Amino acid sequence: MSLTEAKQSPDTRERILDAAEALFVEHGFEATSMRMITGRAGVNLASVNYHFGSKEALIQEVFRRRLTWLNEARLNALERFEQEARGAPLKAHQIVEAFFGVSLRMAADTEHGGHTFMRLLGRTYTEPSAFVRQFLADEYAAVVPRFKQALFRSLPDVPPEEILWRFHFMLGAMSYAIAGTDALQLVAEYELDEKDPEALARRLMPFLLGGLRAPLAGQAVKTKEKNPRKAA
Amino acid sequence: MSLTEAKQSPDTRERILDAAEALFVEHGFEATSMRMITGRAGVNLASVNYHFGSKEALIQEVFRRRLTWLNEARLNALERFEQEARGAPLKAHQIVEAFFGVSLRMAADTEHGGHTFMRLLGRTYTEPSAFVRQFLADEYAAVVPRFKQALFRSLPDVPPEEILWRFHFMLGAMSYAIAGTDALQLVAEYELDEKDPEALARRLMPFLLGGLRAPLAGQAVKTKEKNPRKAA
DNA sequence: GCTCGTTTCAAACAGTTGTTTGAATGATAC
DNA sequence: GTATCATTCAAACAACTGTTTGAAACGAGC
Repeated sequence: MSLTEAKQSPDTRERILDAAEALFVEHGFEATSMRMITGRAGVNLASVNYHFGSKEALIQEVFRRRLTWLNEARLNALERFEQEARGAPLKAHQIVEAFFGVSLRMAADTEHGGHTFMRLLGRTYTEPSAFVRQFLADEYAAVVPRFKQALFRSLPDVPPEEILWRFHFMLGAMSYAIAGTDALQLVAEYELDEKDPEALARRLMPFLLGGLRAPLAGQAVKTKEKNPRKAA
Repeated sequence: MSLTEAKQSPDTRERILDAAEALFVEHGFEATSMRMITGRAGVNLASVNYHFGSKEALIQEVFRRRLTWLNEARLNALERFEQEARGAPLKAHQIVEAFFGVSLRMAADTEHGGHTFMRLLGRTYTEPSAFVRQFLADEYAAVVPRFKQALFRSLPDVPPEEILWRFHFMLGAMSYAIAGTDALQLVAEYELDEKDPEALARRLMPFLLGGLRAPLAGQAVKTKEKNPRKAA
């Protein structure tokens, strides 16, 4: 009955995961070599393969250790709202809060690596590599249908596919806001004095809700001016 | 006076650029090797270094050949609206149309590679590598200030930094919508029968405008319930 | 014919990649 | 002490990376 079970190794596993997480954000998966990771973690090169098996498995574990918790938190928030509602459809802003609010709060945590991880996660939604996509799909399999359902009930007058697309757009706005590097120097002059991570949530949430509740497009018109006669 | 100037080489330059563009979208910069590119293009390995100098220079040229045109189109659209307005501030939807509408129209072009390129561009906004970020900043240097200015004039009651953040959010929603892989299988069941690229613009534009014009957050309140007494 | 500048080609370059190996080290149980 | 386990370590592995080289092939101009 060896009780050496919870602590398999002193902390080299965690040190590897932390180093890998930070380096993945900084350089991406491919550009981050095992030697960079082990060097930063201060462990031997072979220990990654010993503890995780392969680089691919390491990447998955970097996500798994935080994503599981995040998705549980999102589901808990949703269920709390549903209990309060006693069977009535939720308000749209509650659903948005349960999914994106929880995410933004994790992104605001700069102490325990939550911010680093959310930057990584946001970028990963556009990750081309197949195994990462598959892994994400599995991790979200229990979450996405629940939120879909809640949104359909909340907005019965909006076509379901329109709701899903807007959820998609919201996810993009958030991911980009967290992971984006402001490559265009758009808000460059402001984000310096806006290091407060809470500020992002205050700014983003109204935007998301405004987009979600925007009036449906009138099918045609509006962008139909093919030959723009110059008003001179 | 040799007139062999416009057509330096038959078409291997273009073939390399096309192959690189497609492979970068598929696998990313780092994961795409020169041998993959030259293999797909059907040219010799050394021809990339001969025509472009280095892989880094090739990446820049992949962007430059389309981004210059795109940004000119965006500026032209903006200037056309400004001429029509005769000095009056533009409508917000016109500015959004000039920037994002033009982009979405390029993304809708599946014939000449516009779609492929926009997917690549969207992903690149979150690209970590420094030289790509610097390159993007330079390419957009002439465009971003003009659109900033137009938005400030159009929405005089909204604080400038709020406008910029929302422009940032809009850029994220669009980039992700174009580049995103729907890793969460969110709209998976719908996007199959929605291959029509025009549909994306019809769905996205109202979302962007709804977000841009959303009411400002009331500074505090609303998300202030730290201890959620369960309504039982 | 020859020549000149451009482009293509196969081969090799040195360096890095992820992974494996087998011995060394450590700690625990008997 | 010895035996047994998990962990660490330096070294090496083959495969792949971007780049360079020098000769070959090409296409005009004369």
